[in-house]
Amino acid sequence: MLTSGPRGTHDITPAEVKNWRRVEEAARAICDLYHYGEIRTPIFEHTELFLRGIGETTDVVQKEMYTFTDRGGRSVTLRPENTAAVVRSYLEQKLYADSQAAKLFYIGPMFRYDRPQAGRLRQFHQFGIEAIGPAGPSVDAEIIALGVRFFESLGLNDLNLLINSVGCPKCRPQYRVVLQEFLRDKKDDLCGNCQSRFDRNPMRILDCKEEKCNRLSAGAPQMIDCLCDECAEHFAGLRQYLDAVGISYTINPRLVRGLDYYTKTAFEIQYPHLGAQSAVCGGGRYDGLIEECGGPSTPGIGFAIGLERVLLAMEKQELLDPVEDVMPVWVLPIGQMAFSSAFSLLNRLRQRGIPSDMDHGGRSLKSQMKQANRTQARYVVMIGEDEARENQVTLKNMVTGEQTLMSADAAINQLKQEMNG
RNA sequence: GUGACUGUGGUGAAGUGGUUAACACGGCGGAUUGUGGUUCCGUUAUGCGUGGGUUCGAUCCCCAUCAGUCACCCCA
Repeated sequence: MLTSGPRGTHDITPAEVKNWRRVEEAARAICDLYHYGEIRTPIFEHTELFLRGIGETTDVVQKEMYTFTDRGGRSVTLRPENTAAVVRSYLEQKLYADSQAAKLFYIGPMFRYDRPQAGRLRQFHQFGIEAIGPAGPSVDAEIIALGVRFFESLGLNDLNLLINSVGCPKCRPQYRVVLQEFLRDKKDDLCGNCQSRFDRNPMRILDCKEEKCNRLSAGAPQMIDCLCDECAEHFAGLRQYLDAVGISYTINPRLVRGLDYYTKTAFEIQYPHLGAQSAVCGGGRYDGLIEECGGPSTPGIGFAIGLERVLLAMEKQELLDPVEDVMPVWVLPIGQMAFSSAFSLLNRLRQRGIPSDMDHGGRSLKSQMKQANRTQARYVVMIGEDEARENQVTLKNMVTGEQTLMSADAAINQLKQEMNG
């Protein structure tokens, strides 16, 4: 059957595209305001980039990537996220040469082979930003503020901002040991998943949703209490700057990110009415990533927002716009003889920049009127045989119902004026 | 990747192992000659996700497959 797309993909129809555009325009507007420039990178990259960037042990890399060998025998992967690719581009294009900080944003499709459900697709779309270069906590606050203000600009509320610090290569390994010590004698009682996490990534045990794991890890030492001086200072700075810009947050010591590159600041914005897929924005600092990708040691921070989930949240809050936004002028030929006159009038309207349309199916005047009415046309231009001969038209105002016979030129001018007014 | 539920026209849906698959909305056509939004009339699935099987016969039973939904997992 050719009547369904691959699993987990979705067609965005004209009616939906209107709302997508609104969201994308809001994203671009907020990025202009915060002085972030758009970057467009390829949809596929060398597989190696994601292995190194995201981390070979992460679920995303281990079981969710669309990886294939191209005809040249190279392994390439449809991007599952875009931070690694932006970093690669930053290095390849030497974007650091332009200024001290590369402040970038992107909007586009990402691919993860996952079991689809509401708010989780195999091809989905993210709006994300990255600030590469600056190290201080005020940038963290700026990034978070941009995200929060983005949601506000769409009219969304009820969002929760969670922040945490996941430490750095100086303090995290020590914390790991401390945590493992704490959990060692409880290990056998943890869920199977967490038992395998014990060695691989013990911090995720704190994030487990199993009740028994929660109980067992209840008194566990928190990363946030074991930060080195630098990380602790950074985290304190972040909180201070968030307070300064009036953004409220909750510190969640158990918040962990699933990608290996995160350091220090980690944050998430949740929309609680979305079921299990409630994270609508996730991000953090990645001070080791640029170096991992072969560049000079450079700090960076960013976030990604799932656009499908944003649209879902907007739908929940009835923020989606159902109305037709373009209201074309309709040109109605009456009878076969008038058709070509009508067709050239339509062309003239369009050349003057007036959105307009006509029926090509040879339908009756009545059904053409209905069609015009349905698209909420404010004006209709009728041309019958008599009008065509005299180079005249009947201009009808669909709101008031009044109509006047006038020259084609006069009608075009009036419509042009109406449009500007 | 695991578990569960679901799958009838453009939409919401009713329905039965056996002639023509309710109803509503929408779409299309019409209600005297060149006019919309109300009303009225007509029409609108040779088809019940797809492919097999059971049966004299299946949309309704069985299997597989595909897709969707929910939870897990993961994450945006």
